[in-house]
Amino acid sequence: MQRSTYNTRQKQIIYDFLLKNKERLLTCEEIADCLKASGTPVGKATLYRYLDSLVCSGDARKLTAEDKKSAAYQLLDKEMNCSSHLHMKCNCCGELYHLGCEFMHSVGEHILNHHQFEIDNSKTVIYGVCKNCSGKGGI
Amino acid sequence: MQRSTYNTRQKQIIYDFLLKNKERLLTCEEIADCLKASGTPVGKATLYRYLDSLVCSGDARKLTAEDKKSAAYQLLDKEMNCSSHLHMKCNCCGELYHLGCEFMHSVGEHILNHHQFEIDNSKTVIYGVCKNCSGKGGI
DNA sequence: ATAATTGCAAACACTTTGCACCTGT
DNA sequence: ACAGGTGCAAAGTGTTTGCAATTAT
Repeated sequence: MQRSTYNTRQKQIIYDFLLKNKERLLTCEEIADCLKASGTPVGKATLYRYLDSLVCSGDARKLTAEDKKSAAYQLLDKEMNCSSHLHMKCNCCGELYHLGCEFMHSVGEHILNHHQFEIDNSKTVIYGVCKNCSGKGGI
Repeated sequence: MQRSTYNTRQKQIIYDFLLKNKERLLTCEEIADCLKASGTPVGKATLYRYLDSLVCSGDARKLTAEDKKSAAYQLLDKEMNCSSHLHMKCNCCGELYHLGCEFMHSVGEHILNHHQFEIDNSKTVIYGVCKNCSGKGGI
């Protein structure tokens, strides 16, 4: 479940919470608040450290939150329904990325409502350059 | 050139610098440092305020920098050539549609900011069924 | 003249870090 | 026993804001 060496109460608490909310993007603040409200508070430092380790091991991803300031974390779901979302393919390394987030679902709705065009997710691939190949560093 | 009321030396300096580097994503730090090095320093507060006003007026965009922490700004190129937007092709009649609306531009930004993927508009085609072929009509 | 703008410094918000104490193995 | 983890509080970093002085109109 975790890649860290020791299995602690705090890690379990955090991981369980992320799993229970795997479809949501959660900021540290939100997680900390919810855990405190649940009677199982975890220190912010621990939270940041463990979340980063999850991102590092590839078990979670780190995106920017709605407020555009803070980071939002989310467990990575290994099993996905690929016909329900678009995909992006890197011109450079060939890696295929799944675009399953909330916002991208609204894109399909926008195109349907405003352009009267019904996207075929299975045939469409967005091409470009991914984080790893653009030299921008990354997760 | 600017939407603000007064035309000041500082705004001119900043705008000129952005224009000279319109293909780059620049952080406030970088801009401030370069301007200082050029002997035309501008205060950070002024920089942030003016950049935000440019973003607000639609003359520039604000993305996340490589360090994933700071904001990076870039002037928006007004000329609407086809490499600046996505296209949709109908599976049925083969018609090609241009997706040049505001919302779709924000999609590119979303994908860049949240998925760290830079879309190649010239290679990407969204497939699906258009209004004429699906008989759905609309706006 | 006067309303907008500037720039410093202080305030903010999110994140990281140092360190003494605690916990899992 | 002891390497790894926790959590507080302090430090860091990028951005915003209050305000007096300055500038454009």
